[in-house]
Amino acid sequence: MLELRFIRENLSLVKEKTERRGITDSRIEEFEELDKKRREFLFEIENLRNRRKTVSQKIADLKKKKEDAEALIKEMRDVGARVKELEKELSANDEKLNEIVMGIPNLCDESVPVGQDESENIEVRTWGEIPDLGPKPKAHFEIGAELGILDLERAAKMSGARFVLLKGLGSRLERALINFMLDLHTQKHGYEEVLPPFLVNSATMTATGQLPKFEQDLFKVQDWDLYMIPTAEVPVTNIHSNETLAEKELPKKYVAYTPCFRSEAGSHGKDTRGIIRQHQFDKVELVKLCEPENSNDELESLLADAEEVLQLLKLPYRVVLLCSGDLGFSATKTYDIEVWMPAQNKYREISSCSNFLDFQARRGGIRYRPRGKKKSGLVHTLNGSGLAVGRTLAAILENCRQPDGTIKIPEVLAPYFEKRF
RNA sequence: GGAGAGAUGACCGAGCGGCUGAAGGUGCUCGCCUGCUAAGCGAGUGUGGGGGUUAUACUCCACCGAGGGUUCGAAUCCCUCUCUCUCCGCCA
Repeated sequence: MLELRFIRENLSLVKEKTERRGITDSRIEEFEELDKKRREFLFEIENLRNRRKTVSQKIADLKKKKEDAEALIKEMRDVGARVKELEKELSANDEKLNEIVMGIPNLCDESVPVGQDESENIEVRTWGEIPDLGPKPKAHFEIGAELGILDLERAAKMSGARFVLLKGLGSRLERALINFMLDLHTQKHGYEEVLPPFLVNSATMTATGQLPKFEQDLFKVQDWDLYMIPTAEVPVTNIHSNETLAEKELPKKYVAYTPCFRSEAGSHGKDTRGIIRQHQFDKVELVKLCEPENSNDELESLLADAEEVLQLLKLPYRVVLLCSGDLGFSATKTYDIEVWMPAQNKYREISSCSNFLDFQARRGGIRYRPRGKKKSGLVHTLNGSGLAVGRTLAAILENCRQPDGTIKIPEVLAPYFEKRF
């Protein structure tokens, strides 16, 4: 959410930047009208309340002196009624205003290229060698079926499309990847591991921006104010919601493994084969809360932390900078890491690293106290996948397949396959 | 699910319906002092919003878990909800 005052004072900028994202129905004109009305209501209400307060004081004094205060009390009765009326009108007005403000996306960073969709994203760099796997590399779902470690049919039987049953070494590999990623980020990159709830309430979803606009993307628990998390970003960013952190505590760096649940409404027909797009998938997520002046640098180091996972796994990838039209609602700037998928002969997203500035912090009330300053300020929040585990598994199956049909597991994973018992 | 207790500022913790945005303490910031990583003294220290200012200053309103209600007036009384704790039941 942007600050009300900021929107009011920068109407054309907000409008222009929103349009850069390809959003034309931001209802900025309506904002102006509702915001003006809001302040008129406030002015009148506050004046009346001020009068009520002073007169009530007078009534108290009169009563203390045992004098008659009936006339004043009668007058205040009317004032109170009028205030109540106006408050009702104000809150109706606020509701409409809020709906608009909550629907305005974050402003994109000046370094973000203007573009319509992912075709206009900019490649920042590539890493690794694309393996030579012959003319027609096998797809991960073929390989998985062949090895008996990936069973989509039985998952469909239980749950429907877009679910997978991992078996044997498949599930073992998934678990190894999760542990490898968590170990790397905690032990080498200094993140604190957390294991958050997988169901969260609507206030939490609102803070990070999934609600109110994107409810159709979420799975909701019937009759409860609970949603299944689409990413660990949601609970982890909210760990410190409505708290004021000390400056010396920053930056807060968290890493969390969670399953993620997405309805994938609107992506019918996309990635229908395999495990690239699932209703449930595992992800290791990196989340940072930091001081505003550092968030740009923190984004770069977050990206580097995520990239290192692929480097250690020796999987070829590239980094792209998302253009304005492809940028998520709450983000000001996003880098995607895309891993090479041989069967598709292209790079596919495996991580998304974003800076949200104070957009989420304002919604969630995440503050910090700057050293030597009286007023607390909003932190900046960032997050990125480190990495999407299912897609990593798919990438390993496709990239590391040997001519004899076996998979050569990346060396760094060896410790996770040791015999323990 | 049943019975009871509670929810106050960054934290702890007071608070007869009016003089409480809220005592006291801790922490933090600034200053002073002190021959030494401490102690002492003084001052300051919530959030949001409106008006005002180039920006300060200043000023007004709201907020004591959330939402309603009673009242001229609510942190204080009433109702509903949420959460926490204790006991019982159930349960991985």
